[in-house]
Amino acid sequence: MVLRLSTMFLRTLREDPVDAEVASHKLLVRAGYIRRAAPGIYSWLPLGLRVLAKVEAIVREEMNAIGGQEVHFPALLPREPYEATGRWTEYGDALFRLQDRKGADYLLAPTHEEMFTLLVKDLYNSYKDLPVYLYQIQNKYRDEARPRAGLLRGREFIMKDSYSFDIDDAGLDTAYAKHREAYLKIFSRLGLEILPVKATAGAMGGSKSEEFLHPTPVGEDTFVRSAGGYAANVEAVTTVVPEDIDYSTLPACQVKDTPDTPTIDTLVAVANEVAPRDAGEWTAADTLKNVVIAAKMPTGERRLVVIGLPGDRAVDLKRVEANIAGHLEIGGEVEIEAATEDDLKKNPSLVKGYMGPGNGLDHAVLGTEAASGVLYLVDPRVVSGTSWITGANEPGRHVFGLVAGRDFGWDGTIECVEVREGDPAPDGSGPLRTARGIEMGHIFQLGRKYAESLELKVLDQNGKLVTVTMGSYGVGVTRAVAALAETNHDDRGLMWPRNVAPADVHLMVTGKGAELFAEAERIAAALDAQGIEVIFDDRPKVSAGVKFGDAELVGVPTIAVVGRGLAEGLVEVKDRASGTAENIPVADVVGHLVDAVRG
RNA sequence: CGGGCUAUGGCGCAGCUUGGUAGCGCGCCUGACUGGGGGUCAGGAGGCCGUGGGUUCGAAUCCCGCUAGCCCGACCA
Repeated sequence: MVLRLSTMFLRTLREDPVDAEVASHKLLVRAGYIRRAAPGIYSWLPLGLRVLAKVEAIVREEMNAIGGQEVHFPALLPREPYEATGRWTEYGDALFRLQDRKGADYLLAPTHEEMFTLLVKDLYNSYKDLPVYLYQIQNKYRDEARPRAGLLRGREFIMKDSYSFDIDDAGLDTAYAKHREAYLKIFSRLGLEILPVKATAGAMGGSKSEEFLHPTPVGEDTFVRSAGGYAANVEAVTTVVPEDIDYSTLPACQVKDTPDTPTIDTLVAVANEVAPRDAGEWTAADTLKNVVIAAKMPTGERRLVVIGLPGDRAVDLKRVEANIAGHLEIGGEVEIEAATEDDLKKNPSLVKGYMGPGNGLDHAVLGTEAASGVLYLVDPRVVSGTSWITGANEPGRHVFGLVAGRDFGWDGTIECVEVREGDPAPDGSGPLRTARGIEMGHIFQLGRKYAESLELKVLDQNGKLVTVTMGSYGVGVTRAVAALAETNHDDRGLMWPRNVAPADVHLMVTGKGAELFAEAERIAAALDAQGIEVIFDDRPKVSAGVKFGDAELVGVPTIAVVGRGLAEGLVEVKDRASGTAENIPVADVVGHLVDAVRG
């Protein structure tokens, strides 16, 4: 196939679009791959569409390879299925809702769990039909509060989403493992560095989940990694729990006056005045901070929880939200926010600034069994035998040497503390560092959440109805195009990897002699005959500088120049990425280019 | 949702302070020259100055409202 620039629908821009911040966005617009149609919504031009199709083809091949079967759902869907799973409301403002002429509610699908589940329910009813893996490559719609970075976060985007249906957990594990392998292959073929990181399932429900992150500074997901290979989303990081300490020799705790110490900083300063210790100054790490948060339950109920953590640490509400469900004896989504003044007024036993689990003597304050009756969870670092300075539940007083397990108890532990650079990796592989990444894919074991709410059941070997277990797996296809552009460019333009480049060879003529054009035509035709895809810059009366500039901007991996060298029987062949160039005899140039393209 | 900035030909911008027939660069069209790094010259086409109202003889420019966009944050399978 030969794409002639003299007729191709293409206009390159000399200047960066003013609304673009990241390189992929600037270059894809400048090089004529995409155009903005509305915020977060892009039109695909001929060059862009070719790259997109190649990325899709790779995804499709690998999904087919694990037995996936491609289907295609509408993007415009009726409300009912999403009502049944609760997502019509749960999805909130991010859902594009609309009405038909009769006033019936519709939506533009943000993801298709419901439709896949209903389709399988429609057609299958026996364990013999399972497992089945279905997928589609399709537009998704999410009314993001703030679309940004061009294709990296759009309101319309293309996603490959697949869904596995199994009779039991072992089947789900297999489906999950197969998808994981397929994803690693997809990203490897795309030439994208990928780190699978442990993630929490979040609003999708279910248990096991991994994100496939492409590390890059423009990414919007923060994750942590260790030199030894550990990688995880901050929500999923687990704390290295210290050993219990023998407290038999520790002195009894003592309540002391610590006037005007409502914050950890003021407390540490006063503690060093009123109760200096031999083993060096008190620090924030010696204090036990008790933070009140409010959990908004799916039922609408608002429940207070106190979290105890070392005073030198901060609560990470997202981590709390990701990990609190098990402590509330309730399914569904819980929203976490800081407690308000009102919350505290309703619980007079919680003394702001001077809260503590108890004074170790007469009564406990925090905990479901204690005076306040408020659920008390602690950071895993609070192990039996650790000794703390903490609030004595009266203004201006703190208790010193309060020993965990001896003087106070708790209802459970929770991963709730901000992960910091330098914290140890849970698998002992070294200190954690934070990094940024783009989420390129995500795999979930959904379990039976959707199958239950939509009543997808099949008969098992014993003729009993059992609920099917599901997995859901996504790859951001348009996002992959952006990530590829982000990773493969220099200051002159794009530099596509071979697998996804819009063409194999960018052939250009410089000069005006008819023989130059005639020779270039012959080369283009010969390459075409060999199945090589050629972008042919056959524009007459366009200066060499413009042609070189456009070739480098468009970013096809191999550039061939028919020009002044032809007088000596030579054609210049350049590698876009390395910049290396060599002169090849005209007679050999087609073979040389074919070899370069086919590796 | 909070904060900041912006809105003028396809793209990037000036003009606004001090109201008076809308301008520059790129791109586009015609011709000539040039012909290996966005070249030169000449001549053209193309604009409801985001939108509604107000002030004024007269508004891109001053005043009020609205809308949209971008950036930072919050949010985000």
